[in-house]
Amino acid sequence: MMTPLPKPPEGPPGPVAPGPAASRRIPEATVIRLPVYQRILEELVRSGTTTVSSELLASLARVNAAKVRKDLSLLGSFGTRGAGYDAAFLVEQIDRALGLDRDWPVVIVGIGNLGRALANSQGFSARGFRVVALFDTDSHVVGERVGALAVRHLDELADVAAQDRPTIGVVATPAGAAQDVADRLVGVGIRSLLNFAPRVLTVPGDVLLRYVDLSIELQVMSFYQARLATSASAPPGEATVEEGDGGVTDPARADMPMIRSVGLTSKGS
Amino acid sequence: MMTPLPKPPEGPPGPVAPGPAASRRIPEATVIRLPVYQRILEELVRSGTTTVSSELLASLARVNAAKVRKDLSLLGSFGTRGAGYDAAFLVEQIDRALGLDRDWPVVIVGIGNLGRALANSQGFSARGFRVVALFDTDSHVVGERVGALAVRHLDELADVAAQDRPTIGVVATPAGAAQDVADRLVGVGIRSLLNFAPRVLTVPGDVLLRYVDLSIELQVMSFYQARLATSASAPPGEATVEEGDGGVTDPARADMPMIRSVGLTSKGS
DNA sequence: TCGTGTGAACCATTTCACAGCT
DNA sequence: AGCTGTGAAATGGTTCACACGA
Repeated sequence: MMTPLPKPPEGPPGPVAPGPAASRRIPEATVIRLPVYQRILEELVRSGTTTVSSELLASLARVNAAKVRKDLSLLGSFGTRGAGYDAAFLVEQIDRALGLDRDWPVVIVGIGNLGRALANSQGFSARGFRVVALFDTDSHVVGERVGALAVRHLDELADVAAQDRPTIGVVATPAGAAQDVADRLVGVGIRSLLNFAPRVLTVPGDVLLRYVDLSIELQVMSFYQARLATSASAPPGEATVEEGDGGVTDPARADMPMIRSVGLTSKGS
Repeated sequence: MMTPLPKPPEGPPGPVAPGPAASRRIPEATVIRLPVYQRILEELVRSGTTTVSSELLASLARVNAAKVRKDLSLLGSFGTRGAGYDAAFLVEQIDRALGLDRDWPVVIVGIGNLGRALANSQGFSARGFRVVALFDTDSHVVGERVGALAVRHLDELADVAAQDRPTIGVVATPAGAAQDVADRLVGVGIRSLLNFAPRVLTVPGDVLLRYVDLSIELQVMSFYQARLATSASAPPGEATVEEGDGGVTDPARADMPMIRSVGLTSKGS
């Protein structure tokens, strides 16, 4: 794996032209995979790779190579036939497609362990996202420094909203506080909420709401593990594993279904 | 919402019979939604609800009611025509389907903020899962108590493996340590890994590997937010919103596509 | 009458297979 | 010769619509 790669092709136009991209309709399934490709590409770039083939990217992402090509071709024709894709350029293009070439000020409410983890996480402070404020209501926490920011009291939310115009609010509070926090965030004009609290929230119809459940993957894992355990002793019917052709040639064969996680978006009350 | 409901129907057989369930083939998409229903049902049960209709459950999960019925019917015929489903009973059945009626000992490696959050999280210590050990290599952290457990040094992994036979290993370390930790976990016989570290891992073919990326949802949110922002000023072509029929009657209409997150399962090297 | 359970129609996504560029 | 980009076929998932049972 990670073979020496050929020459990096000369990319399209100049820098990030405001141009033609961001146009085609990108299917949901693709949108979900783009961040996955992103992460892999970033790692490849960091490790010095300049050119990637759909085959390599696919095997690292554990998907079919044709899928990778189709996904990427939705963003434009960025590959070089016969050679592959320029990794760094691809990262840039995916950034654009995901809207990560803009600035999304984020506030995080609930600075417990999870809130801190999020505040310090790569993904939350990297390209596109900028954590502008951390809030809590616990007086033991308010005032504390986390990374470069001091935790503020949630009552200051309105000030921050007026100042920094955050577009995304992250709810990382205990379940009991989540709805109230969501109401406050919506109250100051934030129209995108990412909820980590284990609670179903109600928001106005024009608010984009997404949930992240840290244990869903664990539960999905339990499901497949249970199937394996069961089918191990009882062959009748064969449960999960598909008709493996035995050949290890194609790394993208369907071993165990590939699972997304989490979910339910919301818009209504 | 949440109207007074009729009488709870008398459930099937006795207690959790080893019986007939766990048989039908459950599609991946359904497996992902089951934990979502679970959480909602648990909340409903806690708030005193005894019976739920597919309609109510669907609107809380923001999916189509037919989908809920189809999903649930895959587990068996648990509903009562004309009445709905017994909420508590459903929770039990979904538990069974997900394999949460068994015991899955879990170890968490990397007791930073994320590891602590996971160790303390509902989902990780509730039904099915049992965190049996926390590991780190930082001498400042080793020995510290987190919840009911003391953090142990990763070198003690083999002892714990022999003693508690953990089936799931959670990697919550920094990216740089992730591969080594994964190797160690696999080395002591753990065949299911849940990786929170931002790093693509390589494991033997018979190991079930799943990734959770806390920022994927954020990125997906960025995508839709960007589309909204763009299409707000430029009507040509209309970007994301489907042909809304205007009627607010059906709560499950497709406003903004519903997104899962995260991803890529793995099995190979 | 109401709400489940489910065949059948519909729609989205995946995969194949190959033409076309480098 | 190699690898992308993409129609077309195959698959899988969703939604409809209605028969059936409580």
